[in-house]
Amino acid sequence: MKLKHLVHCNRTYTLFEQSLWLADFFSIFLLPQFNMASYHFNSIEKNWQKFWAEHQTFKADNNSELPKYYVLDMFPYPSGAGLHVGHPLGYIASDIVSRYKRHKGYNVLHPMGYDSFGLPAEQYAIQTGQHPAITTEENIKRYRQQLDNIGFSFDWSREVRTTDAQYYHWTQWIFIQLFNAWYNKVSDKAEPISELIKKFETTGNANVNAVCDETKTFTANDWNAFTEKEQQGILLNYRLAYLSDTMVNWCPELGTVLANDEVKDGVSERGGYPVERKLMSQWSLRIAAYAERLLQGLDTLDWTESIKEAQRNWIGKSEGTSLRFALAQTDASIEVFTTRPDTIFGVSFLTLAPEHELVVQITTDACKAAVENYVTISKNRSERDRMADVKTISGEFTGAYAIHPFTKALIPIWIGDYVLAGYGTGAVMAVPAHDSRDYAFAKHFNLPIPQVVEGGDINVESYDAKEGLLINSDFLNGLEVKAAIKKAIEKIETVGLGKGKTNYRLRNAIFGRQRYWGEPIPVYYKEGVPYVVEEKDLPIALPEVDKFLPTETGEPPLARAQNWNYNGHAFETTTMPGWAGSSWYYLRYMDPNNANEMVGNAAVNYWQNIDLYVGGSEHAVGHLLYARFWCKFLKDISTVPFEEPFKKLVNQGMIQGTICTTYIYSYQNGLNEIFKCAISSELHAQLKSGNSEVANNLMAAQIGSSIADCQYVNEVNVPFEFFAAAAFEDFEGLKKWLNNTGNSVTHLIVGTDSKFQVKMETGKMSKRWHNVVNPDDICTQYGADTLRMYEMFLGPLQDAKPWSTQGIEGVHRFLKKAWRLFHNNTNEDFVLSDEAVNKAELKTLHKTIKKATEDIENFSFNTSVSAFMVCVNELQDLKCNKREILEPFLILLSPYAPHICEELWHLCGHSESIEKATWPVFNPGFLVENEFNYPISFNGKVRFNLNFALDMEPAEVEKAVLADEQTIKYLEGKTPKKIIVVKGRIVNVVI
RNA sequence: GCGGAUGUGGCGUAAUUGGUAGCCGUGCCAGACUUAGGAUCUGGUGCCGAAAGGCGUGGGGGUUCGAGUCCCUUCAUCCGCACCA
Repeated sequence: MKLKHLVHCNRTYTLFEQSLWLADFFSIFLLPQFNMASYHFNSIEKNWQKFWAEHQTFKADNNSELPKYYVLDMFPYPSGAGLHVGHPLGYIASDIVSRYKRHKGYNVLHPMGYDSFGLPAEQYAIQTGQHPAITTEENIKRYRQQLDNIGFSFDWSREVRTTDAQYYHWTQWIFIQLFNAWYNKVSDKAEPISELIKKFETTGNANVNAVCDETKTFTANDWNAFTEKEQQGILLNYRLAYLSDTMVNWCPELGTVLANDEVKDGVSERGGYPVERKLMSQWSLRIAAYAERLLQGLDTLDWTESIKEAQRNWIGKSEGTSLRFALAQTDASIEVFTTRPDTIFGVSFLTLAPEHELVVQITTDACKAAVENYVTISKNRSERDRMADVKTISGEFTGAYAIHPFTKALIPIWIGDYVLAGYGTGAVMAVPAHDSRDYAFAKHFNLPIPQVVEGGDINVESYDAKEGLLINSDFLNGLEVKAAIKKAIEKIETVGLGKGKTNYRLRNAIFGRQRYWGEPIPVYYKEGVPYVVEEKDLPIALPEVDKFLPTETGEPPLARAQNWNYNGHAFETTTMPGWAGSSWYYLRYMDPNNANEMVGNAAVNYWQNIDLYVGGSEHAVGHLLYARFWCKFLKDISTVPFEEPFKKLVNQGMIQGTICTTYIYSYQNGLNEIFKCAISSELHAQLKSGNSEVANNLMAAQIGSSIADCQYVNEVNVPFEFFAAAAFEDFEGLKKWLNNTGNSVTHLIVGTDSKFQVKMETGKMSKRWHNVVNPDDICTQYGADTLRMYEMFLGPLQDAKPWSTQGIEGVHRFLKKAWRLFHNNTNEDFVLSDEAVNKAELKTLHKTIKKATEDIENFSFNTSVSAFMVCVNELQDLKCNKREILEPFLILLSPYAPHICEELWHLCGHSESIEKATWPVFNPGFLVENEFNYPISFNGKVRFNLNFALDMEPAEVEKAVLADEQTIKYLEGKTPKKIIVVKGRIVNVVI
């Protein structure tokens, strides 16, 4: 018996939705095939977004019996440019996982918030005088609207913003804990500084094994006799947050110092401004204390190998030994660090960094002038110059000699800026035969190159490999490198010249920024000594200032604040870096409104660490390393119960845009200038089609902005004569000429007759390239469900892919097809059948359940989209509109396309959100086949197919295949050498 | 230089993990219904070839009955790091 249900949609609509309906209503006249039951994604989506918000459908409960699942997206900075289609890619993936896990019975924490301190808002404030808080608020509003448009299942009741005083209260609190802690190497964890003070008071520092800056040994009596100021000065050498004079990356253009990871290729990551080395008094965090734990922890994480490698590389562990070289002329000695103590007999000179403290002391009078000159030059070189210039070998002889610890030979001491002051001891024992840098130095200055390991050709290049037998090396002769290293360390240790040592490249992180728009550091100064404020006085609110610029005396903007002090004592005027607030935000989401603690015990014990973290790989060594560091510290002080914040990390690939560039020339001020200029693909199309009026308008806007934005303009002055000669045709010649001027020009398109030739390439989507695609536009045109599915359909989540709207129609068509499954032929009425299902329908459904489930577990979202398409195609062929099939299908599809599924789910007669429905259970029984169409191959080449029962034994299959006349044809009278039958797979006949 | 990743139709991609290469979608070709199509539906579409057949997963080699998948080698592109002793 056929039973058809007509279910009518019954609800009230807001004015806004009515107006959307109205628009659809008119479209009926314009497009006659439209009718009331068509897929009106705009009104459907708005309606359910409102429903979810009103019903708090995605609110996570801190008191739940259910297992927890914590899905987090990387903290976004709400930029003024808003979201482009690349941003939501990861959010869509994590949203799908969140919705899936809810269907699977998990209590899911899926929050969102804003990392809202940052440079752009402050730069804007400097330019316009508008308070960054206002800019930030506006940007957040826009972001929120855009996010809401896409239908994410965030629990917005837990939103946090780093700029909220209630939030940075706890960022400041963590700083205070860091200030009040030191790292005990014995227990291998951070401990309260009060414990350390007790040790100093009772036994001095001789028995303290701490991670600290070098400090003199003192007894308890010494300590107790020190003044308060002296004591505090010493404690700063131990605190995990400390003030010290350090070499910093100073960026004059930004007016602030930068952390190492904020500097790329010698220029600032943001803005690309030059960075120089400068000695400044700065707050830093002793992250290096955690180097080994940060390294070891990586092995426990489910992250991509490339990110783990990047962190390992950044931490840069190397094992070796320290070794002291006595000086020939004075009592002093030089300590070096080497990973190749086996090559000790191959040392032919020592090299010190120009900044090395002994340089002045040891340089002989004869060499003084040259050395001083060299030191001055290398000091004044910017980081960028130094990096750009690695090939040039430079150095000076100091005139001094060290004594070889074993041969007692005199070894000349040089200085050279290939030796870094900041790594190891700032001094190396040069073994030119087995280190390419020492080799280049020795060749350049004609120094001896004694070989001590067999292998390679020392006349041509150094032999750096760690294999071979030791020669010319006294007690090491005949040993393999590895054994020799071990023996050399033993010997060095027994004679007391040094000891085995591990070095890390990881530097302590500079924590202060000379900026306004950041968290105030909760520190005040009493007689020049820094103290942290009392916890009860937190938060230290960001004060108002008249201007967001440094003071006339060069102090940070906070120094402008009036009457801003702590009981009459001056506050610290630097603010925290951008990564402070984002290093612990994932904890605040667990308990966002807790006024007494950064996170409550019950909350953090329930939610634990993040099960899935989704974000871009650009945070490989910055955010991800700092957050891990803080997590370990918070574990040490028992605030959190885990060592690692992010168990699984997935990096979404960048969605790229098309970049159209052209070179234009302009004749200004008597000079011809060439500009590299990005144009939108729209302008490109207009130029191509010769629509000069539209093109001219666009061009004025785009080229105008490119030229104004000189940062991105490759500006070259070209003499007019060149143009006259080249007549705009000799592009190669012009390119060559430009390259000779030192400008790297990879492509050059200057057209004649005001026609432009344009180079198309894929690259970052950005305002500067005029290629940003706004997700709002896609939502308006196709709907959020289409956007969500299309972004997933584009390819594997991790891959970078260019945005193109080519395939979006197909995805949209799929949703319309799915919609039609629930409607009758004329698409007028919702029709769902309660008829019994058949085998074919069950097979289609369960195939899809299997695939959809596996794919989400494997983060393979693109393949499940195509599985849904296959499913709908098959159900359409089967003319299936049965409840027993379509309802489970809706649940499968709902994480991807939540709005349409919710709409159809309610049309099916449900009153509760589809979100509450249980994930369908896969039954393999429905996929069982009893026959298989075997491909029959000959020597691996498939020729035809034969149908056999699946329970047929291989021997029988073989017999049947050989009996087949097609087989006889392909055998050409020969006897098969061998026949392979793989049950349910393939038959291969070997002739 | 070191490290990581990726190479498959015109395009985005897929392939039960060693078993029929090209699923799904675009694009293209043809057709149906249409006053119309930027709606919908049907068929075709890796390349060469009239067909039989041959060739095909960046290139070259190997293992195997069988290789996109495993091994060696090489090339190309992208992304990190880069004088770290």
